[in-house]
Amino acid sequence: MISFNIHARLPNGRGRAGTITTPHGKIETPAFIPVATKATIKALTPEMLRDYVGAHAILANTYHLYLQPGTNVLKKSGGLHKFMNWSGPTYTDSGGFQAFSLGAAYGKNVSKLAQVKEGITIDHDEDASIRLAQVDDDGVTFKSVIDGSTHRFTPEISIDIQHTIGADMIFAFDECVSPQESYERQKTAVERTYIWAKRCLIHHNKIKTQNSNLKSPALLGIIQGGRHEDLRKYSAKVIGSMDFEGFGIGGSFDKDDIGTAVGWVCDELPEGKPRHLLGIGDPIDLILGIENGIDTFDCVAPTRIARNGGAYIRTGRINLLNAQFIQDFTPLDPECDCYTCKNYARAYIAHLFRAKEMLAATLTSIHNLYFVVNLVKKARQAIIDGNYEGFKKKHLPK
RNA sequence: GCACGGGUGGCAGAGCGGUCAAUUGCAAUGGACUGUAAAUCCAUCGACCUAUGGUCUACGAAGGUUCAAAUCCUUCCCCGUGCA
Repeated sequence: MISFNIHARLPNGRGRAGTITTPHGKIETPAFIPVATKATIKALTPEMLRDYVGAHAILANTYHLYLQPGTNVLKKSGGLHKFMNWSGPTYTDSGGFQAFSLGAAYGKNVSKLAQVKEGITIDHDEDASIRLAQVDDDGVTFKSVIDGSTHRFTPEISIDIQHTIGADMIFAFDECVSPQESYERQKTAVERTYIWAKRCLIHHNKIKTQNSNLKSPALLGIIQGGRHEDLRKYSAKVIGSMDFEGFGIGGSFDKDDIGTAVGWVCDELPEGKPRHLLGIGDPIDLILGIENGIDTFDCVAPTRIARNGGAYIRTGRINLLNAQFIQDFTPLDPECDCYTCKNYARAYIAHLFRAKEMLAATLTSIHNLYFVVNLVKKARQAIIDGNYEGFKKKHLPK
């Protein structure tokens, strides 16, 4: 069970500031939710996440935790919170995204973000057998990324596993397809996601009835539809009318137009339930999402980019492995007051990266997460203060 | 002093007559990364140019053999090991 209250809105009627209340505390929205796929924010302890980053909540992944350590361990541990020593709110993603990342996107350089100019054609590979995920109308057959063993996910199985993992908010099992797929294929994914959403909801309610004494997670439905306005609106309308406690917006986008697509969806969704934009976290995309009605975001980009030497700065991003930082004794971002920026210089972190020291990933992850978490917090405050345009003018990258 | 072994691009280390401006790894330089297959991946890495091609300089040094040499021969200079 969660509840959601809206405190303030942008003049455009879409953006809002609110609070999600969960059994493990509140999330002040808009909020950026760091990703802990395998029940850990890579390179950080939960204390760092709470005290240095100031994150409200984390998001873990059903597919990965099911494979390792397995639901049995999660169950015996007392659930995700106890297992990973994170006392704040949690989400689990359903595993639906892995149907894409391990399926059509596997072994290719395909992102779910498309540049519209680069012709939208997909090469349906002759040899689909190399994929680690195959989707059909009933579910997804995965090969384990760990040992290659075969596993089957259906909407019901995903919901079962997510109940066992025990996050506060869980997502319906959906199908995410490549932005390069045809309109027809996108449409199939929308229909499949709709049918699966119904199955998820039925199964979720069945479990709730059986375990009425236990606190149950909140189930969030997922909207698909890719870059297509009619599909997005249709998906939002049908999913939005169902008895979910909140919604996730998934699927692929046109990089140049995320805000527009998000707006199509949010206009169709019920006002009083939180909306989560799945897997989006570039600073500029966060701003576009917020003003188009998004309440929460998750994204691996801040931590992954950090581990690979990239640090966000107000004007964009720097690559600490560039030669120019070897003797740069200024903070990562001179305007940032995170733990890393208060205590360490670019030259030191550049040295750590070149020396392949683990602390490089830790310090840079703290900074990048702080950067996006606080960007969104500032947006929230600006919405409340009625000064959003001023915020945007100051913080829009480039 | 004698006998072996060896000196290859920033480093390590392949190549042992033509397909070698030279395998590979590391380092270096730049790029990518959006619900984590990811502390990963990609590109470049002798110089110059009228650049999907061409010219020049290069494999310790200097000569030589050959149509052709990093690759064979001679001398020299270094390094390692063994014997005096």
